[in-house]
Amino acid sequence: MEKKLPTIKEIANRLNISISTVSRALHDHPSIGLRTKTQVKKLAEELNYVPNQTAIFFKQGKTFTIGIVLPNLREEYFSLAISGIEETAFENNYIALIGQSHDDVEREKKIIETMKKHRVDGLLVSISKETSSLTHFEELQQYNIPVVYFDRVPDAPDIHSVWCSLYHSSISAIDFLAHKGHKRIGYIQGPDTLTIKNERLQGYYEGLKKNKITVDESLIVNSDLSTKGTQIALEKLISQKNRPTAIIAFNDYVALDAMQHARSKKLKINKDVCFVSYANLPITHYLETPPLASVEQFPYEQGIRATELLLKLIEGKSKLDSFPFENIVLKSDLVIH
Amino acid sequence: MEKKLPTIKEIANRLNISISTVSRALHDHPSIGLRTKTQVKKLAEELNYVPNQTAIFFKQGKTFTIGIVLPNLREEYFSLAISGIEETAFENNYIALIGQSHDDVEREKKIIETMKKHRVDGLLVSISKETSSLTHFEELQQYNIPVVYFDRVPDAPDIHSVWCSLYHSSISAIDFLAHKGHKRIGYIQGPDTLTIKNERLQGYYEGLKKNKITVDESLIVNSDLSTKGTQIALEKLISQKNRPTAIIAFNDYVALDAMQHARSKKLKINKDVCFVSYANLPITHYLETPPLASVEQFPYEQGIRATELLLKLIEGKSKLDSFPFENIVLKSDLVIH
DNA sequence: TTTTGAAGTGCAAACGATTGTATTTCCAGT
DNA sequence: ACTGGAAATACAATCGTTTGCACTTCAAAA
Repeated sequence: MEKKLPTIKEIANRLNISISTVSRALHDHPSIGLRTKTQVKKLAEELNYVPNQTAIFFKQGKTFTIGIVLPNLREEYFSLAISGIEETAFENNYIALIGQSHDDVEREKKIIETMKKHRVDGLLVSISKETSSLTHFEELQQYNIPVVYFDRVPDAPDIHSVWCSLYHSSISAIDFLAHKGHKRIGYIQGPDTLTIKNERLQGYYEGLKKNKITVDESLIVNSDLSTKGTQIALEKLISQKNRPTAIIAFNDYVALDAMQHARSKKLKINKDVCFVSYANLPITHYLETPPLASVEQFPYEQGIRATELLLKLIEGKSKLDSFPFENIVLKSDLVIH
Repeated sequence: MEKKLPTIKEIANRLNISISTVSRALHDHPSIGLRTKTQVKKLAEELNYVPNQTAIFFKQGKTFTIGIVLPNLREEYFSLAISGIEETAFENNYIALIGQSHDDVEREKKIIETMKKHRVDGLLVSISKETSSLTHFEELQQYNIPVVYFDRVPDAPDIHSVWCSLYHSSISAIDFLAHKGHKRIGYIQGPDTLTIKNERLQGYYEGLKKNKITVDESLIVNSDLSTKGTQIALEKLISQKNRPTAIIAFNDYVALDAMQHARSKKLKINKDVCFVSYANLPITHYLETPPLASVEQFPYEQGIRATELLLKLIEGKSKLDSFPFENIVLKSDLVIH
């Protein structure tokens, strides 16, 4: 049953020439005679010969594989990013391995371990909510595996990263709402570990200041991003005597959960209470009453840029001086719906 | 710069013992003395030794890698499937390579070629819209790479597959609508190549028959699944003098596009015209007026089952008699919203 | 005829690990 | 003290390919 696959050796035997000649013939090495070359190629074709890449990977110490580690494949946001990664990788003859951390550090570590075993040439990482230490990533240096963080980028020096800055769009969001006359603007935050550099909040403060609205800390609430958590957060906002007329949500999912809950509390969306959120996912376009605006974070483009950077690092690996740390920051964009 | 990674040989040299002893020590081979074993393990730990999997893959002719080929990572439906695949694979110490065909056969072929080169142990495939011939998949047999098709399964004999049957749910959908008093029920179909076995349509006919509703072919229209295509399809339905009071859509995306377009035509969703669709994607739960019902196709479970089947085939590869072709058919479920 | 050098091939090592088959060690039984 | 044999370790082949170097041809130049 187990038929053996044709090898270079088989070709050599059949033609009564040496293995090295076959190898060189297949690679169009100049020192091979035309006759031999055509003979070899013909037989290779006939036998349906395909070089054993695992042997080549092994010998060359390169696998043309990059690993993607991210929290979750189900979130549209990440799907878009992966899509960009896969496409860019594939165009450059690399292929992508995937692993979901499910926001669990232990799992993240196991995935890294597996990727290391598989000798990926490089790694693209969006860290889990729980990741506080980067040691499991730093160990990769020892294996000469470059890492580029994207989107959920750790707040650390000496890393390569690609992410989307939210500061200015956050201000724009407040501008947008303020121009519509809103004075009480609530903000539903995400978990602390994710609020890297906390640009959303900083933009929120700055935006209020710019529009001469005094900050009311009771309008800033937290959600753990679960539906339940968001409902509780929303509750805190709308139960106030002087409740906010507009709410900025950590992301579209939070906005959706919040809106649904607000509806169930008999509030008219975008009338009694307006929403603005982050991510600008395609799904929101299908809503009857979508958030008034959403901050586009370009996950697809982030995926592409991150992959391009990673490939650059990989191809330059052998260079004596390593590349300087590169941090690509994309500008986000407030999209009015 | 390029520091060399520790190998088994390095350990052997340092301890002045042979390579094979080191290898066996690390594998807890019984014939290795306790002293040597602990010594070896200690040094391995110290040196941060990690076996070079590429060497092992090569030697063993096995990569513990499975390939996933599907049209598109961005569709939530496929994200869910991949999620199930990745999890199941990872639990079994396999890792997943991904490739998107973008519904283009040429690209599909290139991906297969690349996966073949990478010597994946097996392949999970959801075919592209355009795929009519399976030759590029059949060639994989020569390389002993089993293929399991999932979700978008080709209509061919002698394949392994996992998919979700829609026939009975389609009847249920009509039952559901008929009980609500609907007599004129439209149906927006997908492209022909995708309507494998065309269970949706067969169920539609059967459901109508069962509920003693006469078929009106003008109520059956086609969409190429694009927003535009769906709008045109919907137009054909609602422009009729005696327009349908309910519409069954090929999938949730089609339903969403159709609903949005219907709204723009001043039709009240689920009042003037009701919708029922397929897929039951999480996004529909966030709609103010979701389709009245949607057929759950369990993509996540399909991913799991397909992976389990594939792993069974992989592990049984060496067996002399190959496994009989297995076709796992899951039952879909009409979920009322 | 001998020399020379390019063109064409072959040999063998290397990549890192596994594994069947020696070979050594060393203690117990005689 | 000698031997049998188990326990522990070493040797070497192997997986498929690439590649530096050595070797053979053979025709043209001397």
